[in-house]
Amino acid sequence: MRIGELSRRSGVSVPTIKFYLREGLLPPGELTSPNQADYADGHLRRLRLVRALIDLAGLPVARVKEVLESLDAGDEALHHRIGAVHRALAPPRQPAESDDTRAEAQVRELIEKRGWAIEPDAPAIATLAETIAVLHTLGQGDLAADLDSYADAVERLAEREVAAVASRPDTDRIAESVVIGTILGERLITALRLLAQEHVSARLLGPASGDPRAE
Amino acid sequence: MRIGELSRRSGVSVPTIKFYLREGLLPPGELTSPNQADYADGHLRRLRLVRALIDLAGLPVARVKEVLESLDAGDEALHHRIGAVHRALAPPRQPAESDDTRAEAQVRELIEKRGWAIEPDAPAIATLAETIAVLHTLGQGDLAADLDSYADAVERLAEREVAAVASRPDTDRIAESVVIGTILGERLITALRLLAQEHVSARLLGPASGDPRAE
DNA sequence: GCTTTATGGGTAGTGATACTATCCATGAAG
DNA sequence: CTTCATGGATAGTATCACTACCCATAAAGC
Repeated sequence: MRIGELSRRSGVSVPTIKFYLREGLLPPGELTSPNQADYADGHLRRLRLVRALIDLAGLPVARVKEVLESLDAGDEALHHRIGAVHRALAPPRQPAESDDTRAEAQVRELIEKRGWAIEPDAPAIATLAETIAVLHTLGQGDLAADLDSYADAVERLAEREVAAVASRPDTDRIAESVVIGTILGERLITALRLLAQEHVSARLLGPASGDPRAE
Repeated sequence: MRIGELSRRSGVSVPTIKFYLREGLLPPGELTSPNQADYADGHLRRLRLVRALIDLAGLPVARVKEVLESLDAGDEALHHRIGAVHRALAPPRQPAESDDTRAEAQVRELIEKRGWAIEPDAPAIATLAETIAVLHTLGQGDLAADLDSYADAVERLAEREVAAVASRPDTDRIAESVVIGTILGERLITALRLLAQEHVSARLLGPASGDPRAE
């Protein structure tokens, strides 16, 4: 397959594919002559992954590159690769603020209580602590009060997700599934959560069911 | 409070506050003379909300403005305001693709089966359908196979969240809590989910517990 | 009163990001 | 053997979120 077909099948324009090649988001095709290259199905799959990361996850190109590099570090043990993927997918952090210390203690307490085996420097710990701290700053600390019920919910989901991902035929596919599952799973959960919120709020707060403040 | 104090208390530079004022993200202060204005605590709260939306939710300034406008449309019924907030917070959509039709049917079936009362044009429906379609395109359709378990999880969370939010003293605060809860709740769930995934994957795939492919 | 600093309001400029356009020599297709 | 596509490179563009600078005036400190 040459670049034109790759473009047609992926829906990405030829100049943009060239741009991704230059940026290292896509490995070069196999040269069959000095100015002719051949692209395989793997290129198409990789290109679709790049678009998903950029369009759906909103990752900047530079972060996409990091994620892909973590995907291609094939020599490490599986759970290390998953950790690398998680680290690459973590949202950018600004330096911790004062409130974060309290919140971080709360997070570590939760991890301990649930018996979760987490590396102490997992980036999600800082993200979580920062989020809780900001909730308090915004006067919405009660929303973070029962982390436990959130943890219950995501632990059940994680069981299913990891089991599904572990059924992939090789570690490359597992790592790829972790990226896709993390990113698109988040979007899926977010959209479902909005729907559930709309349903529940229609029931509790809607006009037909006795909003204590309305009517 | 004048702009300098607002800047110090929020951590946002004076030029940036001026920029937000120009862009309409922040209502103008009350003029006490032709070139002197007074800002209240509400400005500070609003400014912190703006920063949370930009920094944590990654919303572009123009979308933040829409969200704030949906917040300030105070005359509508509560559940309409919540719907407006959800619409403003929905991720941008590209025109639907062919695969989306199948996925959208799956979503509507789920909604029907669970008896959710959702407006048929809720933006989360399209987001969800698109996400499922992309999962299939990327060869990870199995991750979206049991939407039901995801729906179980988020429905439980939504019950708690809506109940917490409904306890706010007035509808303005409720609408504000919906924004913050939607955005920061997502971040909180995402971070917790990563931690849970790390825990489960360490157990199922880690080196000490018999990864079927390693050792 | 008088100097220094801060303020409101405006316009113009900047740096980063993600492409897009154009060019060229060469190869493939009809 | 003409026309179009390709690989490779360099330069340009649109958008976004600020940031710098300017001015006349007001507030704060002496």
